[in-house]
Amino acid sequence: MRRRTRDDWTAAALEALADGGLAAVAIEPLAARVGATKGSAYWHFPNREALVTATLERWERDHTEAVIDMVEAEGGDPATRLRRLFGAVLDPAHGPHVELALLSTSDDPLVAAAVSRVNERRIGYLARLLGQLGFARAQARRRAVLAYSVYLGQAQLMRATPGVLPQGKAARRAHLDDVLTTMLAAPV
Amino acid sequence: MRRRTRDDWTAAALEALADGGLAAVAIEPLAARVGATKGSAYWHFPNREALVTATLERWERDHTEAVIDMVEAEGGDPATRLRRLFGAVLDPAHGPHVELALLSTSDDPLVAAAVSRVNERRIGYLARLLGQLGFARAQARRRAVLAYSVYLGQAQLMRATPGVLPQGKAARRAHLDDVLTTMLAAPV
DNA sequence: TCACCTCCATACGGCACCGTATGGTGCTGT
DNA sequence: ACAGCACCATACGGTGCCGTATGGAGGTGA
Repeated sequence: MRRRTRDDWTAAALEALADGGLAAVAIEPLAARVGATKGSAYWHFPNREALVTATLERWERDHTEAVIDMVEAEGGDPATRLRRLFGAVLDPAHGPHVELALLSTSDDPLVAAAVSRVNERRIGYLARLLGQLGFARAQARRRAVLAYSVYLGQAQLMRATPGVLPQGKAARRAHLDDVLTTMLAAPV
Repeated sequence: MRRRTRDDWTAAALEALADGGLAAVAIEPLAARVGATKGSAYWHFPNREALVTATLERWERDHTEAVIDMVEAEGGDPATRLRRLFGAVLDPAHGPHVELALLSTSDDPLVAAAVSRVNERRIGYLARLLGQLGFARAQARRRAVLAYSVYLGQAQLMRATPGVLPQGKAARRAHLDDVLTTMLAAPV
């Protein structure tokens, strides 16, 4: 790979973001990572902020719309989709969670905006699924927030203290079952 | 305040940690914050790492044991305690959540260790409460992980996108009711 | 083949933070 | 009142990252 493209840089930035936080999206370390020098980076991007912005846009595309599209594409009734969704995103193989690195750095205005858009999008999608399952409008919204909170919290635990989460295949399945039946429990 | 004590520094560090992440726990900015110079900091602590360690220890004391003690002290049956616990920690006034700043930086070994201890402690306490409510051992543990995930996720949302959470007093109460009945729903 | 444009390496100045060295100030005991 | 110590300010060198300037290498069209 003699020459780098813009996407090469955002790809490397996403990796760095996942396991080093926003601070790790730094031109000079990234340059070393991709086997180039700053000269290349400052050719494709005017400054660090532009690289961060482009990386966040890429994350929004790849990690939100892609997942929703996948769940929708395979069809099935809403309950099946919900199970597939949670089965996918709660899976340890779901990879290093970029959102964790971001939600923490949400004091940064660029990050805050991107995170807000993604959160709204996901919760809205969950609320829609729950509405199709018979929950009233306000109730569906509450459960969507709750379900999304479960996802976020679980993601944090997966990274920080994986030991507290169920380990074996059977245990994970029992856990997923419990999560779903809990989230779908009838209201008061 | 002419002279500073060790606790003055960890207090300032906790504040900085809450709204700037671990990176904000930096000697020189903190010195400006407390109205002193680096000289003072490096007298009380051999280096930055020692300050970070002391700050994390203080956080473990103040933000874990204190909350559990408060919940236990006021008595009541397990269900009441659980409600009081969630009512407290899900309250927006619960303050800037240090854990969010930490869970993100959990690649740092010091932080990872502290966070793991706190997570285990809290989940263990939740599992105990749930056990007293009649859940079988494994089931109680699953629900404890789930409940703690809800807390973590909710805390993230509160910071990142407060708009998605219920706003009014009544709405917040309805949300809390729903969270509790959901978490306590009978298993399959 | 030669001019040109794209992409990049190298070298530089600047800033923020770390950690050290050293001297100074005010309290404390005697 | 003076010695000694606890506490702190000041000044310095070192490091990692940002952003700029500039020249050079390799492909492309006439």
